[in-house]
Amino acid sequence: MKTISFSISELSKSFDITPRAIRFYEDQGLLSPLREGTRRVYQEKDRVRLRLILRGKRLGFPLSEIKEIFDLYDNEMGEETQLKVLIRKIQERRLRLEQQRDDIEVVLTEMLDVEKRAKAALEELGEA
Amino acid sequence: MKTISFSISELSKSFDITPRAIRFYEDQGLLSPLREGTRRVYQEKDRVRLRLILRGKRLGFPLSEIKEIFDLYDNEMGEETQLKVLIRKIQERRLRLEQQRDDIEVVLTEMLDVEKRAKAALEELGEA
DNA sequence: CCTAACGTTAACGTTAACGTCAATATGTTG
DNA sequence: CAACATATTGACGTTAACGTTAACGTTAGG
Repeated sequence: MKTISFSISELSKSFDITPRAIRFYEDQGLLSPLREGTRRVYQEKDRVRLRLILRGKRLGFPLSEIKEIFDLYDNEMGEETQLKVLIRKIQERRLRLEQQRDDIEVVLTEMLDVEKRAKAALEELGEA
Repeated sequence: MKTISFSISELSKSFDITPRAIRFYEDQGLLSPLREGTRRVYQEKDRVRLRLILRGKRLGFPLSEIKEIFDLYDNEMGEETQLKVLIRKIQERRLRLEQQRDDIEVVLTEMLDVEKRAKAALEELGEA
């Protein structure tokens, strides 16, 4: 079974972030790559993780919350309380995301309107 | 014409933020309330602004960008370069918002799935 | 008039998410 | 082998968005 692996700089380039950022995510417990001696070696699953981290960030989640989510996923969810916690947290986040989605719709609509008017104004200048 | 006005604490309570935050937004040039002597007096249009600020924040925009947008709106858009700048900035932001919207859809779908499985697992525990 | 409650500015403190730099190790290429 | 690229771990610096505290003014009620 061939396992493709990457150096930190390869990974950083392919996601267009700095190595420093990647090491920082590791410090915060969001990544745990293998080591070859002292060097970090990343595999596909690390890429997946990183992709999730960046998506979380784009959505405005602090790293601490992204970690919480990872921890919940990782916790072979078995016990009842664990499950209830998971469900509650998911619902919290879902509400926030739905709020964001609504915000986006409002703003996109407004922007479309402004854009139209701006283009129209530009047209007028062209004719005048 | 009756003009309703609010104190800083009234405003802060109705938006569930601190007075400090409101003053900070003013420092950053996002609000400019009237004054009665030294006291800040807010009106409906300030409420509208504040609502926009908070929405921008929820979408992850830094205050500096929110100010940029306000400045563009305020700039009686007339000149050609101004208009072009406005259109370009709007398009940039639109792309980011559309990216966010897609992110949200992905995450919401994933979350729905995890939530289902968690609830199912919880059910099983109840029966067993 | 005295006290609360609310307001003001100024200034320093805090947290998150890295950036930047130094000192050092390892690997590889001409 | 020397030089250069790439890696490592600290450690300190930076920015955004407020929090917190200090020191002080102003207004309403008893």
